This record gives sequence, structure tokens and C-alpha cells, in this order.
Amino acid sequence: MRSAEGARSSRADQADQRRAELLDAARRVVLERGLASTRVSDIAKATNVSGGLIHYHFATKDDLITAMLRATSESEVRRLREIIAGPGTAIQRLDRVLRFYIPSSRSDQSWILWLDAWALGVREPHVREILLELEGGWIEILSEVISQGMEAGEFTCDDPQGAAERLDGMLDGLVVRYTLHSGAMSRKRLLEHARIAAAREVGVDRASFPA
Amino acid sequence: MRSAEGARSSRADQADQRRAELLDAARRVVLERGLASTRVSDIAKATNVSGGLIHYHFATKDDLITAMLRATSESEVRRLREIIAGPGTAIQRLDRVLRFYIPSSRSDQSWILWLDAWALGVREPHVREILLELEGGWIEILSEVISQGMEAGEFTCDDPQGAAERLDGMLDGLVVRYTLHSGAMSRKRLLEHARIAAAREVGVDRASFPA
DNA sequence: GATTTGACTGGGTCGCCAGTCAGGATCGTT
DNA sequence: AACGATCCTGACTGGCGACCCAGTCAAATC
Repeated sequence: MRSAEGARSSRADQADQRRAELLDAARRVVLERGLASTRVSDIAKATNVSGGLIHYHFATKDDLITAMLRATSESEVRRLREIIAGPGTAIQRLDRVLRFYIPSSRSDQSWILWLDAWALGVREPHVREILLELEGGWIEILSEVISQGMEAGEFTCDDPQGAAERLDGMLDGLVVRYTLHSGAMSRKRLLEHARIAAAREVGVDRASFPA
Repeated sequence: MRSAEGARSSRADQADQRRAELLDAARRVVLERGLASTRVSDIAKATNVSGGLIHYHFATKDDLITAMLRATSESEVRRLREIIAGPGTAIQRLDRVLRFYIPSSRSDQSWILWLDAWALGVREPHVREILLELEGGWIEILSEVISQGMEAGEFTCDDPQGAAERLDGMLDGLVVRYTLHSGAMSRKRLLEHARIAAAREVGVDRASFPA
């Protein structure tokens, strides 16, 4: 129980750090190659580590993938919470949430991960649970922003939860389209759809959104 | 070139029929086991046929899967077209389209197929193309029904294409939620969301929808 | 400085599965 | 009947990939 000093890592810290490193590499590899063609050895290579080490830290490949999805989901929800805790009017915060939803460039392919995860979640209850929490997080945040806007007198909405579900659904669906067929749906058009629908849901004019 | 008689099949017909049978079995197996754990031999078993025969009719597994997705997509669009060609007012036809969108029971898991296909489409351009056509079909049909309703004076909408895209997106997203977490989104609630959003898009009252 | 514990290596194994192939059955044609 | 084309079988294979394990090395503990 010596060495609780700052910089130096204890044995346990080292293991934690390595695990995090592996989760990170796993996410990168899955994003690049897709879940179906991701090999444990690919993740090992991406971490400059032997294949055996993966199974030292994670019993099975499924464990690793599931842990990676959980970590990614949790970090996403955390960032979301920061957004609605930020400054500005309700409509400014709502707009920030919408923009956070939409991948900001062709290179930001983070949604690919969730497409893989949806397919996986159909068969794997653990994965399904993670997805439920992630989606619940989004809906909760949207519903919260809407309620904040109502309290501030900015918004009118007789069912914030329902509105949040509809918005979340629409964004999910449109992002799929955008991710798969970027030619058929530009980011600009996607954001425009989001603002139109959101404006209707909260009873404000589309023009109320910031430029 | 003899034997163009009805019941008896020529050799070419027999091959076509066998191919269709294999596509059908492929769909059933993929729905049941998921794309990731579907083996060629599973499809052979489901058709009561040897493993080798699959590769007689389809060069590779990918060919078979792609052909199956294409066939399924085309049949779906065909059924959709029948719906909007059917009788009734525009709002009745619109409602029929919405209801066709939503799986009618827990046992109708056809959407699972498209979750797998989305993930696959990220890597496979052929699959992506099929998905683009399917989604384009849905949007086109929705936009068509809306336009029909406008001509009939039932609907008001200044951007039928945009409205169709938003509706299609919302339904996609909500159906994912319904498929994955039936506990978090009942069919009834899903349909309610669809009707609320659709009513807004076409400028009618929610109560205008048939009971 | 001796010993124990934990992190890590890399080669090996074992099962699985897409695709092949040689041969057999069946059909249409002449 | 004979023959070629087509449909089909089932055993086989070659490669791959998750997981195992015996052993190494360094850090922590005594």
C-alpha cells in the first residue's frame, strides 16, 4: 500500500490504463473495419501488444466489445449532459444538442459503431441494455431541454417526453440515411430537417434558431 | 423449346424456382439467427438441400445474401405501391402506409433484417445501393401520397419531399427502438407518434385519422 | 536479496466454415 | 435408346481465428 504518489502508477492503475487503451483501440478498429471483420489480433496490433494480452484482460472477445460499447455510450451521455448544463437560452442549448447529434464531417464516422451495435443488440441482451441506456439518455436530455424552455417561457409543448421520442427517432433515422448515403442527404439538409421538426415540437418559429 | 405448358416447369424454371427457394430460406435463417451467425450450411439445411447446391446457384455467400436483400427490398416496395394504388381518401391511404411501416406483432421481426443490412451496407456498396433504393421507395411513396392529398384538397404542405424524408426518418428511428426495446416503445405508442407527426406535416388534425 | 505477484509474450491447438470437386441422377432432345 | 446438359450430392480441404498455456520479466513485498 505504498506509492500512492501522483505520476507513478500502481500495478492496478497500470492494468486499468491498459484496459482503457485496449477499449480505445477496439473502438478505432471496429470503426475502421466493421464489427464483422474485426479480429482480436487486429486490436492487439493497434495497441502494439501480443494477442495473448487481450485475453489476459478480457475473458472473451465479446467481453471486450461489450465493454467498449459501454464505455463509448457512457462517454457520449456525459458529453451530452455537459451541453445542456452549458450557458445560453433554451433554444440555443436545444440547437447545440441537435448539432451534437449530427456527425460534423465525413471523417466523423462514429455512427457506424451504433449501426453495428444495433445489429448486435438484436441477439445480445447486454448490448441491448447499453443501447437502451444510450437512447434513454438522448431522450431524457431532449425532454429536459424542452422542459427548461417551457419554464423559461420560450417553448410550448404539451408532451415533452413524446416530443423528445419523436425527435430522437427522426434524428436516428436521418443520421442512418446520412451515414449510409451521404450523397442523398447532406449535413445541411439534415440539420434543417432537425430544426424544422424541433421548432414545431416546441411551438416556436423555425427562424428562432441561431444562424 | 417445347413444354411451355402451365404447371410443368422447364429446366430454367426449375432453376429459377430453386433460386427463389434458396433466397426465401436465406431470409428466414438470417432473420432467425442473425447475419453474423448464419452459415451457408444453415440455409442448405433449411431448404433440405446439400451444401454444395448453394454454390451451384450462387457463386459466393455474399452473392446469396445480396440477392436475398435485393429480392426482399423489391417485394417490399411492390407491396407499398399496391397500398397507395388502393381505394380511399388520401389520409386513409397515408394511414395504411404508416401501419404497413410498423411491424404488426412481436413475431413479425422483418426489421431485424434491415438492421443487419445497415451494418453490412456500411462496407458493401452493393448492399448500400439496395438500401438506397428501398429507402428512396419509402420516401417516394410518402411524398406521393402527400401530393395526392394536396390535389384532393385534403392536405396542406409546402414541401412534400422534405416532409416525406422527415417522416421516413422518424419511422426508421422509432422502429429501431421498438424492435430492440419493445418494452420501451409499444406499437400503439409508435403508431400514435407516427400519426401526430404525419398530421402536422400535412396540415390536418390528428383526429382526422381513422380509428 | 529473496520471493511472490502480476503483466505480458508468442507459439500452438482445435474447431469451424466457405468453397471445391468428382461423380451420380434426372431431364430434354434427337 | 443414346447423349449431352443441367441439377444435385456429400466428402473433402485449406485457411483462419479465438482462446490456451508455458514461460519470461519486472515490479512489489518481505
